Amino acid sequence: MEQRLKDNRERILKAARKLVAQGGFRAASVSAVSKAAGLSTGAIYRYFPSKSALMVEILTHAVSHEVDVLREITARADSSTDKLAAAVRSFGTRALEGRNLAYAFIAEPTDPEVEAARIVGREDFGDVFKDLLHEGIDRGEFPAQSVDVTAACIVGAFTEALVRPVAPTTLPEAAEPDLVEKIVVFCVAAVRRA
Amino acid sequence: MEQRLKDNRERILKAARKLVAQGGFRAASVSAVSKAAGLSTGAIYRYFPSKSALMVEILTHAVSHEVDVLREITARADSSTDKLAAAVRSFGTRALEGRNLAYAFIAEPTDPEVEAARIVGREDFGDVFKDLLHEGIDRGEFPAQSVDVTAACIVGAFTEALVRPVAPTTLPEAAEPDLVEKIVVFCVAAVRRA
Amino acid sequence: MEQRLKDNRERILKAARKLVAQGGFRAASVSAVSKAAGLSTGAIYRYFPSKSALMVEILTHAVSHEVDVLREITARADSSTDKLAAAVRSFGTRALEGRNLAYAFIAEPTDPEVEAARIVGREDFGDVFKDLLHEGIDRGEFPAQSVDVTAACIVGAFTEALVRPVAPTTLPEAAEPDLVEKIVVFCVAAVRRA
Amino acid sequence: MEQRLKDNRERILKAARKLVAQGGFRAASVSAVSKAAGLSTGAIYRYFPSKSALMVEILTHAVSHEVDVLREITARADSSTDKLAAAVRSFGTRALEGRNLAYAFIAEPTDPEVEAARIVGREDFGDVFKDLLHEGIDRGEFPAQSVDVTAACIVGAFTEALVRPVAPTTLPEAAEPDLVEKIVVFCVAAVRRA
DNA sequence: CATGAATGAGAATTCATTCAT
DNA sequence: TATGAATGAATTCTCATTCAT
Repeated sequence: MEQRLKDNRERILKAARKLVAQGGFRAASVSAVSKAAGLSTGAIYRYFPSKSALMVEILTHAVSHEVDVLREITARADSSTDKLAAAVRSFGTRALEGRNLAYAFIAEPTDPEVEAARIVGREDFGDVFKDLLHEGIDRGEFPAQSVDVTAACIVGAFTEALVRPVAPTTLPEAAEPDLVEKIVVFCVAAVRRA
Repeated sequence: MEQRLKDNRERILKAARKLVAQGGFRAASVSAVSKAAGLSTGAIYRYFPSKSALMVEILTHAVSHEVDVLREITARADSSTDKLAAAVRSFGTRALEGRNLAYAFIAEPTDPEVEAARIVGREDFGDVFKDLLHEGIDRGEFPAQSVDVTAACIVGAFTEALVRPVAPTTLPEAAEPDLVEKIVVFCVAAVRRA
Repeated sequence: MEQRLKDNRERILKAARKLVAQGGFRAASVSAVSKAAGLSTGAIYRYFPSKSALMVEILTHAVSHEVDVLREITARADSSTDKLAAAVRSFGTRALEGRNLAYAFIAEPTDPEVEAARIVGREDFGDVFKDLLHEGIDRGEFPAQSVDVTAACIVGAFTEALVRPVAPTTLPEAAEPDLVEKIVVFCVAAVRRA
Repeated sequence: MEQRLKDNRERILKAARKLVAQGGFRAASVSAVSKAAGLSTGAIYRYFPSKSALMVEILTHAVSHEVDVLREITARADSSTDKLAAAVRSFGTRALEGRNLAYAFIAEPTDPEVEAARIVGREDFGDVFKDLLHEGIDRGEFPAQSVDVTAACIVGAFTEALVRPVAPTTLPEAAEPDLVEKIVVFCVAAVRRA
C-alpha cells in the first residue's frame, strides 16, 4: 500500500502534467485530473492540499529538474560558447521529446499562487543563462552586453521556436530538420556578435 | 442609428482591449466588459455572437494593425538590416508604451477558439519577419539561414525580453534603460551573424 | 422591475428565515434557499455577496427589530417591574406567533462571521434587559444584584421555556395555557426577590 | 481481546467527547475523532454504526451521568430549597470546570438524530428539577406554580448564564466572580417567590 | 434595440462511509 | 480485526448566455 500511495501521487502528477501540457492550466480541472488519473476528485486531496499546490508542484519540479540538467550539461563543456550551445541544444532536444517544462513558459495559470511559482521558475531558469553569460564575458569570449536582456532573448528565442510548435495543440508533424541546431546557431551568433 | 450601432461596437472593443491589456483574458468577463463599455451584458450579444468571438476579433485586429505598422515601417528603410532594426525597434517602443498586441503573446486565452486565433496571429506576425529575412538573404545582406526558425527566434526574443516585463503582473517602472536598443542589437547580430 | 428586485430579495430572506427557523443554519444551504425562494442558486448571489452575508443579515435584522420592539414597549410602562413584565410578555407572545428571533438563540451557525453576528445580536438583546435592571435598581424597585447575570438568566429562562417548545422541530400543540404569563411571573419574582 | 474492544470503544467516546466539548459538533469529524483516539476511521465503524450513533451516545451518556449526579446531590439535602440550590450549584460548578454536558445544551448538532437525542436529554435533565419542584410544593416550601414552566426557566437560566460564557468561542477567563452563587440566588428567588 | 435579472452548468473543496488488504 | 485509501454526493460560488420587459 506504500507502493499504491506513491503510485497514485505519481499518477495524479502525470495526469495533471499531461493535461496542462495539452490544454493549459484551464484544462486541468480537479475533475479532469482525477478522471485522467483514474481516481475520484476526493482522492486528489489526499495527496495535495489544494489544486494550487498540485500545480505549483508540477511547475516547481519541472523547472528545478530542467535547471539541474542545464547546470550539469554546462559544467561539462569548456568554453562558454560550448556551454551556451550545449544548454540550448539540451533544452531543445528535450523539448522535442516532450519531457521538459514547455508549458511553464506558455500556459498562463489561473491562480495567483501558481503564477507566482511560475515567475520564480522562469527566473531560476534564466539564471542559468545569466551565469553562463557572465562567465563568457569575463573570459573575453563574449563581448560586453546586458546579461539580463540577452538571457531573456535567448530563453524567448528558443521558447518561441521550439516550445510553441512542439506544443500538443499544434500538429507535431512540422518538425523542421535540424531545428535545434539552427536555434543553437542563432543564439550563439547573437551572443558572440561575430 | 447606424452610427450609434457602430459606436457601441467600437466601445465594446475598446473596453475589452483595455481590460485584456490590463489584466489578461481573465479580467475580461462579459460583465466587466459591458460595465466598462457603459452597456448591458445583453448588448454585447447584439454585436458579438459570443464572448469568444469578441476576443478573437480583438486579437485579430490587434495583430493585423501591428502587422500593418511593421510593413509600413520596414518599407521605409533601405537596407534589410535597417528594416530589421526598425521593425524590432517599432514593436519594442510600442510595447513599452502599452498600445500594441503585447497581451496577445502572453495572456493565455480561456477559450480554444481564441487560442487558435492567437496562433494564427503569431504566424501572421512572424510573416513580416520572414519576408524581411528572405529579402535580406536574396540581397546578400544576411547569410543563408532558415527563415522560419530565425523569424520565430526573433519574435520570441523580443516577446520575452519586452512583453513579459511589461505584463500586468510585473511592475512597469523597472524598465531597463535602452532596453529596446539592446534587443535590436541582439536580433541584428543573430541574423547577420557578424 | 424595481419591484421584482425587491420582491426577490425579500423572497430570499423569507425563504432563508423559514429554513433556518425549521432546521437550523445547516438546513439553509444556498441550494435549499434558492429552491424555497423559487430561484436559481446564482440568483442568490445577485442579492447577497455570500451565503454568510445573507445569514448575517437575517440575524442582524431579526435582532435589531426585536430590540426596537422591546425598547418601545418598555418605554411605555411606568414602573421597572411593569417594564420587565411587558418585555418578557412581548417577546413571549411574539415567539408563540413565530415572528421573532427565536433561531438566533438556538441555531448554531456553521460560519464564523455568522457566529460573530449572533454574539453581537445576543449582546444587543441582553442590553435591553440590563438597562431595565439598572433603572429598577436605581429606583429602588429591585434589590441590588449583578445586572449581567440576571439579564443572562432572564434571557435564558424565556428562551428555554418559550423558544425551544415553540421551535418548528417540536410539535406546536403542546402550548401550555398561560405559558407567557407564567414565565413573566418567574422572571419578575427572580428579579424582585420578593 | 474482549478488553481491547472495550478499551477502543471508550477511547473513541473519550476522544469524541473532548472534541465536541472543545469545538462543538463541527469539530468532531470522524477523521478527527479517529486521529484523537489513535485509531483509523474504519475502526470507528466497528464500534458505532454511524457518526450519528456515536454522537447520540455521547449526548445520552453525558446527560444520564449528569442526571445521576444531580439526583445524588439533591438526595443529600433536606429542604427543597437546599436541594434546588445544591443542584444549580453542582451543575454550575461542574460546567465551569468544563467536565459536564455543557455543549449538549448549546452546540447545534449536524444531524437530526443527534438533535432528537439532545431534546430528549434536556427533558430528562429537566425532570430532575420537576421532581424537586413537585416535592417543594407538596411540602409547602414553594408556592403553587407550573412545574413544567419553572423547570424550563431554571434550566434555561443557568444554561444561558453559565454555559454560554463557558462556550469554546468565548474566552473562559472572564468568569464573573461568584457567578454560580448569583445564579443560585436568582433561581431560588424565582421559585420561592419570596 | 437595450436592459439586466435569471439561469444553470461547472469549479474547488469537504467528509461520512466503504472495502480491499 | 484494523487500516486508511478511495469514493462520491453535497456545498459554496462564478460566469457566459438568454429572454421578458
